[in-house]
Amino acid sequence: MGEDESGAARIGSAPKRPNVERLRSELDDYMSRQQLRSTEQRRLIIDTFFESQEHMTIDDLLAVVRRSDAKIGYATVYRTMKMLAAGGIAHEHRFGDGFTRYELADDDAHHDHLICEDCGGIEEFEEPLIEELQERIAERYGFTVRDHKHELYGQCRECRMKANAGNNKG
Amino acid sequence: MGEDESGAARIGSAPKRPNVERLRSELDDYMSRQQLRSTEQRRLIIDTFFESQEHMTIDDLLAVVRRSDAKIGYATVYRTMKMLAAGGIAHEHRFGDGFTRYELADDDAHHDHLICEDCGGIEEFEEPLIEELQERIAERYGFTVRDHKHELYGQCRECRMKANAGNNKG
DNA sequence: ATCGCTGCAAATGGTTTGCATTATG
DNA sequence: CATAATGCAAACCATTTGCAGCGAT
Repeated sequence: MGEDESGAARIGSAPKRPNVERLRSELDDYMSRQQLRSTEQRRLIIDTFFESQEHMTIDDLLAVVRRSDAKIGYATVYRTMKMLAAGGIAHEHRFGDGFTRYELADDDAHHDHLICEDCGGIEEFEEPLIEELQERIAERYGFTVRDHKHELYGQCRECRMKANAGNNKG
Repeated sequence: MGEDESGAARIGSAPKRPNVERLRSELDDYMSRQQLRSTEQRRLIIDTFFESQEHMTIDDLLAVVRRSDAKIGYATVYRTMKMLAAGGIAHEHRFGDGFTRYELADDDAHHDHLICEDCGGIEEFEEPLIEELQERIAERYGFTVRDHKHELYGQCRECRMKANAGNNKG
């Protein structure tokens, strides 16, 4: 699978693009159901989030958003992202660097993460067989899985190559 | 759902007890190598940790430790556990409830975790096949795995039974 | 006698919250 | 208009750190 690297030296190609339109309408439903208001700030933050590459931190989002509206506050971004998480539109991740990161909730194509400890890059992977084994283990324990977290921490291809190049030229 | 499982060896078996003696001597080595001093407080904290059931928080440890020495401070427990982690004697876990938990570093028998969101209970599981698949995925991405995290969040058997009992008698 | 360790209190830092103000439905 | 949302600053809270005195080597 996915031998296609396209040479692009960046990490972060998703297995599939989430169904943005579906998520948009789920969000609309959620907001009207909960009587949440659509403000200029929220629209801006949400659009930014939907258009951005995945795994944005609050600071990432705030930086982008402030290019359009310089006086948006931290709290508004925090609250908006919490709202998206509560509505099932975004997933929160804590990858261990102290920041909460957000990604679109792509329920149809669940994926897990490879986190490079050198460059901070995040790649995604899918492995249905693991999910299946996981489910079997849970059953064995009488455990009902509601959510799971599977993360591999280490060194990505580029960082390894960089490290090797450095060693060789020494 | 059934709980009977034929097949597949001992997926659900409880992991073996870490080799405490080996860890003790590794710790001794580490401390003398790093010229770390063996104080009364450290001895108490370390003994408590080695004897305790796994996944203790700082507060858990402090509570126990203070029964023997009421004036031990938070900072000392934090620092001692950091030392154990740095020396490879303990592993730190962040299961999402805001507290760091510690367990003995049992390198021979790696295990992952089932976390009950209702009662906070933590069970352990081993599944070598998952580890293997994981490694294959990493290879596919040119990724070098240094560490990983595999956690299932949900409801444990007891909590499910409790919940069902409650529903039935209503 | 060094120099690491302890305990306290103060600092850190990402996140949350109280409140007066603004703006949506 | 009622009331939800904003922005600021203060509060939170687990964890870390500075420092003066203590104690291990």
